[in-house]
Amino acid sequence: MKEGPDIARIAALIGDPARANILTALMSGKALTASELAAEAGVGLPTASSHLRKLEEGGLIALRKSGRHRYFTLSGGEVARVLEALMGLAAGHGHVRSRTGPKDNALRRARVCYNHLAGEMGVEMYQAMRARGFVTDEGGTLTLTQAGERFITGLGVDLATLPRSRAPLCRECLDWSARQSHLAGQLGRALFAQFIANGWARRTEGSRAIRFTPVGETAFARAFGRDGATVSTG
Amino acid sequence: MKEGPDIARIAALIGDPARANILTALMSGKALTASELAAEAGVGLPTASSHLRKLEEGGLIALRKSGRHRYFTLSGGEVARVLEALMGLAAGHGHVRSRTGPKDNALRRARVCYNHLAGEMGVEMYQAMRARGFVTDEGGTLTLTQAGERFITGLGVDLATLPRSRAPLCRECLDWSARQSHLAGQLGRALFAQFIANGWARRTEGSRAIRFTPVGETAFARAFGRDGATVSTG
DNA sequence: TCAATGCTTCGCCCATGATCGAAGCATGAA
DNA sequence: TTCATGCTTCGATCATGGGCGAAGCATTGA
Repeated sequence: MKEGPDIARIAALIGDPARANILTALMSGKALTASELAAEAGVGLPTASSHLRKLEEGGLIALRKSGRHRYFTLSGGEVARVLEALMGLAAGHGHVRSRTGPKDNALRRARVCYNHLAGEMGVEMYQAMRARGFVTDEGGTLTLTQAGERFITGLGVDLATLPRSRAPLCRECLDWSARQSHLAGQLGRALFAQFIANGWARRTEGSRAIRFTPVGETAFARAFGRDGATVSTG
Repeated sequence: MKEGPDIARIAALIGDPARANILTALMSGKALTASELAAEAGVGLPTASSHLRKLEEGGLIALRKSGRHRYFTLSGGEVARVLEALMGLAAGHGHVRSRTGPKDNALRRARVCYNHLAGEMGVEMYQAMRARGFVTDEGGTLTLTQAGERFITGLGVDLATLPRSRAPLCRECLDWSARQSHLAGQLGRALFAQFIANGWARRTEGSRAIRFTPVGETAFARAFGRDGATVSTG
């Protein structure tokens, strides 16, 4: 009967284990080469090449040539959001995934979601910003308030440097592990970049997990912790 | 490298055309039998039976036996939301789907999304309710305000009859055609049921499309139209 | 020009799984 | 009991497509 868009095409693209691994690796937001993705996916180079062509033709990933390297990224935030949503389904229904190793715990705590902070800490941050009125929801679109502007400026983010594109400044993204929304969009991206720049957090090589430094933990708690709001001046 | 949940398993389930058709048919929110779903999917009964078993084992659909019939439904709203998100990806990236027939237009205008109203009219309704302060976003969870309670009571919805379950009363669901959120959750479901009960709208047989009656169009516009807010008392 | 690197294309093998006809097994009706 | 309906299971077929080795092409560097 075929009503609506052809979801089977897209789902089948994501449905191959090798391709799912490739997409998951690209959720780190980094541009990766074909060889790196082959290693991530656990397949040979010819196989990965074939998969990458299909993913590109399907519009899920984008390609940027640079010399004799070819860098691949997710084609946009919408793809990342669908992948997170799928992870939510897989984590929930999927027979309580084998054994949740220590790596999984790190992922649940803090990880990159395409280009912004996700996991418990991402959710905490978003909720704190909502609770303190830094971000409000105006009839369906998230907006950064003046108080919010002052706040993130205090964290060292320069709003003026953000590209004034049509991409929304703030955006919600549903977290697969916490099952609540965290902050995506340009602001989410800028804040995460700032955490890295400030030395609050570091990416983990070859993983989406984010390790916060002791200094970063403290600073994050002061900025976004439950107590933070009341204690800050105390 | 296998980080996070096993999305390939879920995506592969959705990725078969026959299964995708089955899931799409179940987006109507109605419980359908194996034979009906076989017809929807365009495959034989044994094939459909096999698919249904896989979908159920994968946790995407639920089964309710009744006499010698076996009724299938989506296993929950989360599955519906993932399907809608996939439709968004497929509609956007997918080479501008063949020809958007008249049926597609009807779907874009108004359709069922599992159990609530989606499409342009769904988005209009949600935005009107947000704009008038009937529904607000309190730190990440949608809440029905007192004004909102009065409003929907005026439409004939009896809040007291809604099951007091842990399922959220209000919830956003991203619309694949309009690319904006519409109202899901118990409230979305109740409102849609009320439209049907009031005779404002009718389901289209064998389709997710919703046909509003002339009376319904007028009533809907008065209740949720842009002018409605200012004109209502005029 | 020659070599090295990065990736793609080709050809082949092979496993998975989608499909259906026929038979089997329930449930309900006569 | 006997038949009809609704669905599942079995068995066999067959197409799709994932996988890799080898060869080919492009870019860079010497």
